[in-house]
Amino acid sequence: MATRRRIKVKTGYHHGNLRQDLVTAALAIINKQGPGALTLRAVAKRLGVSQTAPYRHFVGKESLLAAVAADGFATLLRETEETLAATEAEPVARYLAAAFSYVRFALAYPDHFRVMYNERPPEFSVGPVAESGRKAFQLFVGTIVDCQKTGRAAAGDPSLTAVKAWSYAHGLAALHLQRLLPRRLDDEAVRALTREIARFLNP
Amino acid sequence: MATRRRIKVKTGYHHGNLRQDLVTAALAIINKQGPGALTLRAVAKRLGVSQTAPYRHFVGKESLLAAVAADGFATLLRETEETLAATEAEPVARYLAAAFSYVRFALAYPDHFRVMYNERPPEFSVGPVAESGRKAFQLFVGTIVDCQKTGRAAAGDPSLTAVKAWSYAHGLAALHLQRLLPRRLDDEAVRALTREIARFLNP
DNA sequence: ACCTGAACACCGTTCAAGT
DNA sequence: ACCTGAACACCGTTCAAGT
Repeated sequence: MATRRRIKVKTGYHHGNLRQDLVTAALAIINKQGPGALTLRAVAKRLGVSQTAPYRHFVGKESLLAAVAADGFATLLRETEETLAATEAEPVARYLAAAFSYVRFALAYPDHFRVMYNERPPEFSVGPVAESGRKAFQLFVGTIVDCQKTGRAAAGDPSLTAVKAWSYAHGLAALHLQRLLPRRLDDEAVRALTREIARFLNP
Repeated sequence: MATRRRIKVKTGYHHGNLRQDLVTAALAIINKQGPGALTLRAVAKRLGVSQTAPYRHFVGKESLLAAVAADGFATLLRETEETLAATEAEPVARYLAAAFSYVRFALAYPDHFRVMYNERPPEFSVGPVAESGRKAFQLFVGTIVDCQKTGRAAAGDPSLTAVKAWSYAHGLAALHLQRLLPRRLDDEAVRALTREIARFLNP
């Protein structure tokens, strides 16, 4: 989080911040050569570092992927916060803005999104990896509570409404990313589909 | 599709229907040891067959996974057809029944579902692998058309309504399967959430 | 036709050794 | 502390050879 000032740029070894570079290089490989090409050795080679260097920063390949996922969840949380900070006070607008953030994140960071949600070990869902994701979810629940307070949403468990809206947004993003939706949807179509999420505020 | 009668049960070699056994064994390994343990060699060993035997039936590992996915889509289509055949004529009930079939399939065949949708090469989405899936989608669109004809659904592009409902059902199933939903949901809760899908019939 | 063993290039991971 | 090369067990895939 804190942008640590790098005092020693070169240590006499190869890197000053190998850990973050490994995450970035992993994403670059996934993006350019597909997830199947992601090997620890390829990541190391891309950084001009020996094949065992990554083990100084990660316990193994799965641990590197967990870092990629955590990076994604942190970005999702940050963008949701920024979007909410820039949105007017009207609760329904804030609820929609938070939902838009989720879909926009998925489309803007498809590689992160896939690592976060596709075929990952269960630890991803429970452990600290998705901690930022849970915070973003709570932010979303908060907008629903505000809608209820001002009578813009029906009473009831707000987190249940959040689950419904999240399911819709997640399914839309996931299917779109996998090119499974019948027609190719342009940005406006995705925006229109996302707007449907307002349905869940009222029964 | 046609249940071919097996004339020669044993060929003097090891198997009579190795192809289907390979698909079944792959699913068993994914189920018992996780997707990371799925190797062609492990599949072969489980069937008491040499490590190169699978190449007589599949061009490679990816091809075996494609067969698993195709098997899943075929099951999804079959169960959707059977459900619709067993459902009354009222269009909204049929629309809901088709949506239920999708979620029920995901929960009943989680390993199939993951292979079908998680981190698979793009060919899965476009090629013949998902052909049965597209047919199931068309069945679903048909129930929406029937709702429109009888005034139970608003006019408009029925496949757009289908995309919305599918997104919701898919997101719900995917998040639930990954244990990402806040509370553990029992069957009744999932059923209640799935029922929300009726929302998409009317604007 | 269908199956086999040996071989190749590659991978994740470990470990003793370097600075 | 951080990095390295060599080594181990394993994997996908190829190929010449068996019946």
